[in-house]
Amino acid sequence: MSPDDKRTMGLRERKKAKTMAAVQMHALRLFRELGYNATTVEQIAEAAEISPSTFFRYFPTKEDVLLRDNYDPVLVAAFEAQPSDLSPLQAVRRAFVSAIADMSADELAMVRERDQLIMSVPELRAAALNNLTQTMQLIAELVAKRVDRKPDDAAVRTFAGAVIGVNISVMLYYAERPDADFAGLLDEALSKLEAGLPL
Amino acid sequence: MSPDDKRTMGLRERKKAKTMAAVQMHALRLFRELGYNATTVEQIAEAAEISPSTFFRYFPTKEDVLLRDNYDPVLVAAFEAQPSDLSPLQAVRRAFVSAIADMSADELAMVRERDQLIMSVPELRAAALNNLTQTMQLIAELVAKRVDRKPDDAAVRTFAGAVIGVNISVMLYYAERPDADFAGLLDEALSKLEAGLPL
DNA sequence: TAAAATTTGACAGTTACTATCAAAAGAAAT
DNA sequence: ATTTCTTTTGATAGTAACTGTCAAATTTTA
Repeated sequence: MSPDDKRTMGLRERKKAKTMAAVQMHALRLFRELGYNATTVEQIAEAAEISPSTFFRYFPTKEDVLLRDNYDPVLVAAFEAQPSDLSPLQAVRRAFVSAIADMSADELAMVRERDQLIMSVPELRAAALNNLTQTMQLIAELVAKRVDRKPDDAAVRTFAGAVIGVNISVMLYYAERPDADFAGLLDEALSKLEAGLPL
Repeated sequence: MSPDDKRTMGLRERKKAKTMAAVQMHALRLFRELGYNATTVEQIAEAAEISPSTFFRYFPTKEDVLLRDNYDPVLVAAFEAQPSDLSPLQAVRRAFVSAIADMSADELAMVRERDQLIMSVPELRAAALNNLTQTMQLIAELVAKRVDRKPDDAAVRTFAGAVIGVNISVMLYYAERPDADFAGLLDEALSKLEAGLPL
């Protein structure tokens, strides 16, 4: 997100990071003002003062400018920080919740706005769900390591699928209640999964 | 799929059903022969002897020609046919399995080919996952009715999310092992969910 | 058979995205 | 500081998915 250390990056890389952030910022603003579909890549490029060609060098698709994020490493860190006496499900649950708890209010507001926009625009929602399959794979790998199994073990895969499915259901619900507490909803949902999906 | 009863439909509707089936058939064939992205709508239209404009009247997007199906009513019927002494999860599990068991060998082969194609093409996969959110909602409604709760009840939503998530994980796995038995994989996965996701 | 309603195809246009290539900018070497 | 090398950028041209419009063709109804 931020142009990081000025020492470890050359001018070139710093400029790239700045451009990328600027493009994302203007894109989000335009999406908010005009709507996602009504905003053209050309408009975003003009606002960010780059050419359309350059836009597609930074983001392979228009969707990407909104969907690209770096929460995976955050999730990994949070998961691996969980004490080993927790069950895998407890560990996942606390990892999600603590990762969210560590966010600033600004960041959280951003997440909310993004989630609402993504879930309300079919193309964005589809692409976001597709990305979640990667997160599913990631969870499978993390859990596999923790319980010393293979990521393609049936139990591990099923576990990851259930967790991501619950996540999806929470995201969909949350997107329509702007006032709800995301971490709370997710925690509640995962606790129900832990309890064996009581009905 | 089939042009149904000739009595209950006028000539117009029968023709439409036939055209639609023809378009889907040619599309699937071309996708198989040339690949999804390398096949243009124009080619599909030409093969099915309609104009491109007409193609888009039948299918709002190119993805739709492959993704549109009518399994929802099948699932509903299968679910509602389950004895009421089963737990919701058992009922869902048996509903899925019996719906698949009722398919002909041809139909099953079709499902397999479709699944492989869909899961291997990002755009298709994304759209398919997006469609699954509707199935998730459907499951929530079915289960809600069964246990006499609201579809937006937290426990119900979480249940539906987990079921769909498990489904997704099975579809992804299945797409890469053409020889596996879909019903078997799904049954195994849902049984693990029933058993509380043991690891 | 005539009139009304629906479906179709032709056409023109928009926009996301790709490929290519020369110019501009930054990094490295002298 | 100047030159050389490498990377980034923008201009241009093109493809293909989709949208809107309208007149012609087809089916239904009277």
